[in-house]
Formats: sequence, C-alpha cells, structure tokens
Amino acid sequence: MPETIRRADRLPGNRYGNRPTMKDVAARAGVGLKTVSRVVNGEPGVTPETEQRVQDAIAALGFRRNDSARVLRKGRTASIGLVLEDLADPFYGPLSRAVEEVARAHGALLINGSSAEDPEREQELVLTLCARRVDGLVVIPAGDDHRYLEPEIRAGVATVFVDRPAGKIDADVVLSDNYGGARGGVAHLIAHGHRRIGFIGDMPRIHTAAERLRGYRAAMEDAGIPVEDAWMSLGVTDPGRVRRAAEGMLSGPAPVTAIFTGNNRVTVTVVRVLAEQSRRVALVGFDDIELADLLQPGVTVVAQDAAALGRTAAERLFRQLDGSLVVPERIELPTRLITRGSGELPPAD
Amino acid sequence: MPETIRRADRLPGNRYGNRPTMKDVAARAGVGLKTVSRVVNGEPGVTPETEQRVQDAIAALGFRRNDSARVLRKGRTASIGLVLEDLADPFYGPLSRAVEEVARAHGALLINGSSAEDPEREQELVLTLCARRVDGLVVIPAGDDHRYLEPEIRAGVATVFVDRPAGKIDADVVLSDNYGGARGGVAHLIAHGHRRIGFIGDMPRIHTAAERLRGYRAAMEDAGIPVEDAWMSLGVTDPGRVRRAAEGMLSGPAPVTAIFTGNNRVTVTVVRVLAEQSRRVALVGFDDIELADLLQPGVTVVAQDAAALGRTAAERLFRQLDGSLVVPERIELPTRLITRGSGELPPAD
DNA sequence: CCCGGCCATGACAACGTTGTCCAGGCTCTA
DNA sequence: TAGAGCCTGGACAACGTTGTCATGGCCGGG
Repeated sequence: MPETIRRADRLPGNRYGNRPTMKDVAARAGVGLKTVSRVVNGEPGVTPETEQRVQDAIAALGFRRNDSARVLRKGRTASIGLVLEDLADPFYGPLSRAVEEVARAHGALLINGSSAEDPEREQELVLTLCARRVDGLVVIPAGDDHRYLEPEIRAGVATVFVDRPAGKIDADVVLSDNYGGARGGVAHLIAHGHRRIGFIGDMPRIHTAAERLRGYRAAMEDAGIPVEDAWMSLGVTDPGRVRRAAEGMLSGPAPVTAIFTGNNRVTVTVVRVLAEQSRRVALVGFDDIELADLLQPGVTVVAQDAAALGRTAAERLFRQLDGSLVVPERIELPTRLITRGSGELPPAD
Repeated sequence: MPETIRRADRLPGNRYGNRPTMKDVAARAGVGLKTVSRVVNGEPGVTPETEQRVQDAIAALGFRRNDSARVLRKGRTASIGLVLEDLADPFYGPLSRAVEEVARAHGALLINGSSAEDPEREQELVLTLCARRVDGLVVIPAGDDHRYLEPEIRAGVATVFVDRPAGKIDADVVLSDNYGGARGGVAHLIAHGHRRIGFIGDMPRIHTAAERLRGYRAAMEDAGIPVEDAWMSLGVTDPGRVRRAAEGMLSGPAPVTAIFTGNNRVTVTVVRVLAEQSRRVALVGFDDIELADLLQPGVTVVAQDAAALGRTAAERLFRQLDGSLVVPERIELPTRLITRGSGELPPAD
C-alpha cells in the first residue's frame, strides 16, 4: 500500500482545495489560456508539438477541467433531474436506472431526488433542480398542481412526467395503462367465477390509484356485479392497515373470494395475510413482485414495465431538448397480465 | 386546464431560454445588483421597503437564482456523488435512499451513477463527478485500483468507500462483516448436521465475494471438513450459469446437502432450482430478499443492512467535509442471521 | 454646529471557463 | 520577391453570482 493520504495533508489555498486551473496549465506549458482550452476540448488548430507540451503540463499538475465554470459559460449543464417517490421502492430502482442509461447515452448525468410522496417536498426538489439549471426534469409527481413549473418550462427546462400526469399544466406524460390493466386483472378474476371481489388500493388522489379503482369498477360493472362498500379499501398502504382491511373483507357472512391489490406494497402484505387463511382466496396484484413465481400459489399480477416507463420518458426528454418535440403528448404503455396461480383459484364459498 | 404552454412559445434569447438574472431584477426594482443578491440570500442590511421592491421584481420576472454561477463563485457545490453498481438492484435502492436522506439533511443534492461493475466506467463516472466539483463521493467500487483518486482527495474531495474497500489507496470505508456473516451462516448449516455444503458466489476479485468465500472456508475448517472443489462455484451470477452450477453440485455420487449462496441474485436463482428438486436441500443466502419469509420453506439469510451502510458512509462523508475527520478508518457493520426454515433443514442423504 | 461613526447601498473584481476576434508567421503562387 | 491566404496562438470579454470596499446620508454627541 502506498503512502497514506491524510486529509490533513491537503494544502490550504483556494476553495477547491488547491486545484490548478487552465491558467496554471498555460503558465507551465508556456502557452496561452485559450490554447489549453483547445487541447482540453479537442478543438483543432493546435500543432502536435504544442499539444504535447500542454498535455504534459496537465498531467504534471493533475489538472481537471472545472465543469461548473464550463456550465456557466455554455449554458447547458448536461445533467437532468429525476424526482420520484422513493428510490428504495423496487419499482423505482429499475425506472431510475433506465433514465440514467438514456442520460448517459446523451452524455448527461442524473440527479435523483425522493419526494417521499410529499407535494411540498416535490416542489422544493424540483425548484432546487431548476436552480441548478438541469437541462431537463423527469418527474413522478406527488402533488396535483404543477403550475409552479410553468415559468421553468417556458424558460426552457424540458419536462416529462412519468407514472402519473401533471396537475393543472399541459406537459408530456408517460403512463402505464392503469385503467386497462386493472380492468383486465379484475375481469380475469371474474372469468374464474368470482363475484365478491375486494379492492385494496392507495388514496384516490393519487392518479394511478384512482385509475386502477376505475378499472376495478368498470370490470365489475361489465359483469353486472354491484360493488359493495365493504369490498373496497382506499388510501391504505401501510402493512398494519392493509392487514386489517384484508381481514375485514375476509370475515363476515359474505366474505370476498378474491382480492385485487392496487400496488406492490399492498400485494406483499395481502400475500402474507392470505397465507394465514385456511380458505383459499384468489389474488391478482398490480405491479410485479420478485419471487412471485416461487410462492404457493404463484402470484398472478398485472405487470407494468418500470424500465420502459423510464426509458420512454427520458427519450422524450432528450427529444424535447433536441427541439424535435413541440406539442405535449400523453403516452400510455400497455400492462401485461402474468398468470401464476393465485388469480386462477376458483371461488371457495 | 389553463392555456397550454407550447415549447414553441419559449422566447429565444440567451442560452437558458430567457431567464432573468439578478441584473434584470435590479434594473426593474431600481436598485443595485448587490442589493438583489442580499435579498435573495437573506443577508442583513436591506430596509424592509427596499426588500419589498426587490421581492416584487423577483416575483414579476419569475427570477430564480442560478446556482451554477453561485457554485463557481463559492466553491462548494452542495452536491455529492454516489457511484454504485446498479441502481436497479434491490440492495442498492435503500442504500442510495439513505445516502440521499443524509445529503438532504446537509442541504446537498445527490448525483447517482451506475458503474455496471465495470472498473473503467467507474473511473469515468468518478472523474466526471470530480469535474463537476461534487463536494464528496460515496463509492461502491467496481475496480481494485483507485490511485486515480489521489489527486482528487488531495484537492479536497471527501471520499468514502462502501461495501468494498478502496484499492491501493488509504480511504474511509464502510463494510458489512462479510467474512463473519458468511462464516456464521455456514456454521449454522454445519450445526444442523450438514457436511457437504456448496458455495456459489461472485468473482473473488470482488472483495465481498472473496470475504464471503473466506468465511465459508473458515467455517468448514473450524468443523474439520475438507472442502472439495466440486462444491465451489466462483464468478458465477447470471441465472443460467448459477442454475448449471447448482445442478452440478446436486448431482453425482456425493451431492451437497446444503448450499450457501453469496449474494441476493444467486440466492433467488438457487431458490428456483431447489424448488424443482425432489430432495430437500438446505439453503442459507447472503443478503436478505423480499418475500423470503413467504416461500416454502422460508429462506434463511445472512442479512446486511443496506440503509445503515449508506447512512454511515454519508455521515462520515459530511464529517470529513466538516473537517472533524482526518484519518481514514475502516468501519465494519454486523450482519444478522435470519432463520426462516431453509437453513434449518436436516441433511437428506 | 461640526465631526465621527454607523447604516444602507452600489461599483467593481473575481470565480474558471469558452467564444470572438485579431496578430503574426508561414507557405504558395504569380 | 511580393501579396494573398491559411494556420497557430493569444488577448479579451462574457457567463451570473458573491466578496470587498467605497460612498453618501443620517444620527448623536461634544
């Protein structure tokens, strides 16, 4: 192991520690400032000999271009922001990664922020990113009013919403077909003979939750089944309350024989509850979950492609930046029903 | 819905679209540039009356401070970089989120980058982040030589390595007790009567993989069990090859009766393979996996706390930036054996 | 009433880079 | 050999902000 670098060894000096600038490099190489800039940026008009002198000076001083200054001068930061709910949620990891890959392909960095489903925090994050002059924003909105973004968009910040539409402004948005997916999932249960079907989902103020609820209602209506209030539980995602909600639906004189769950977190908890039941209860969940195929029975889900959402959104973002997109659009990606057993159980009443 | 903002409506003008600067605000408010700066930054020395005029101008113009320029002037970017392997991996999501929370508490933003386990890409990312003048770096290294970071560290970039130590430089590092955890997990299998125990892990050039392998060997040696080459599969993580490796160990005249898996991805695949076997094979995996408790049998794991790794690392980073840390340290966080059934199966031979 | 000192404010330089423009030296051709 | 044109290289301003310092007005005390 080489000699330890103690932080105490750091030279005092300017604020960046003691970083050489192009000026320093120029002095050392005995050339002008602009010549260094040319070499660093691979611009033409420098003889190989001069270039070599500059390269040597760069290496000797350990120079690295200060992109902060570059950004200030050029106006493009080559970075984009992604505001999502919670990076720790397995749904958002792949989405974020997909956005990062597209950004990378365009030479941009990705700044991540978690809103924790708090509209105020979302706004704070978005505006902070705008102050950093990110070139664009991919937003999974927590709030339902994004008029605060109008001046930013007008000022040239490319913006794409994902997973849920923007509120009160007209902007690009990339969604999954939540309505159709939920409708299909519930219809699947109905096709397997169920009539008393429960729904456990998030607060309907969240667009995805509302759409999935709408899909549930539509499927029930298609089949001519009147929905009872006792079958629906809205605004419930934390494990304890989901558990109580599920147990409630499963008790009483006419318990549900199947449950449709509105997102991955709910599904996981309901799987736990159902595992404790003596009766076999059918289940279809929105969002795929890892290992769903290994459970007994396998969990039938309506899967959305998180990576595709992220990729599509990021690609649109860069097309906005190209100037090749002008009018905001709404893009809906299909969902996919994956049958694994739990959704094909017959009613046990 | 309000009037559509078409991107075509954006005024041309300067590079940021057409953003007002402090100069514009000053002109409109009829005050000096510096007074605007004072108001924006809440500095004292401005009469309430003047301040109001400035605030009005700010609101009227939709001014937002350009943090790029601020950064250039102040020298601190209030952003840190996190370089990890793959944000889509469920292990890194919570880690990243934990780092973000700490950064947020210190008023900093987080820039994420995935190295895809490629040392070159890691270096490229790290150096790009340094060029952006991030204040600090949290790195989950892919490579094993980080001497390229020496000039940066010396120049004042706070640096903490996580999950795996830095190569060939002396730097802060926060690790899980991979050796101890693996040793304990394998000892657990031995305590339940196993002697022919397989190990499937990643390439030993990856520190965590090497340490876990070392733990496996140590536990076996403690029990006086000579390890056979056929029981070990190293450098294998993609599902197809893991499957073949597992099937190989489970066939032949003296198949293993238990398997220790070196990370979450391997564990998942091996669970799939074992589910197809008629014989019951014990399993202990490194890293917890979601729903592990719902499988039949539940999967016994050696769990590490990804969020704690991230949090600890980020806190050290900011303590470096405080100046309250000087000498690099190595911090090891304990792992936890979670018994759920699969690790307690008796040998079936 | 005058002067010292304080307070609000603004002019100016600087941060490190890139774009513009100009100068000087070279080559090539007539 | 002179002039045109090209190629290399450098001086300078500008990006939008903040730190430093100067200025001018006002107040209070002697």
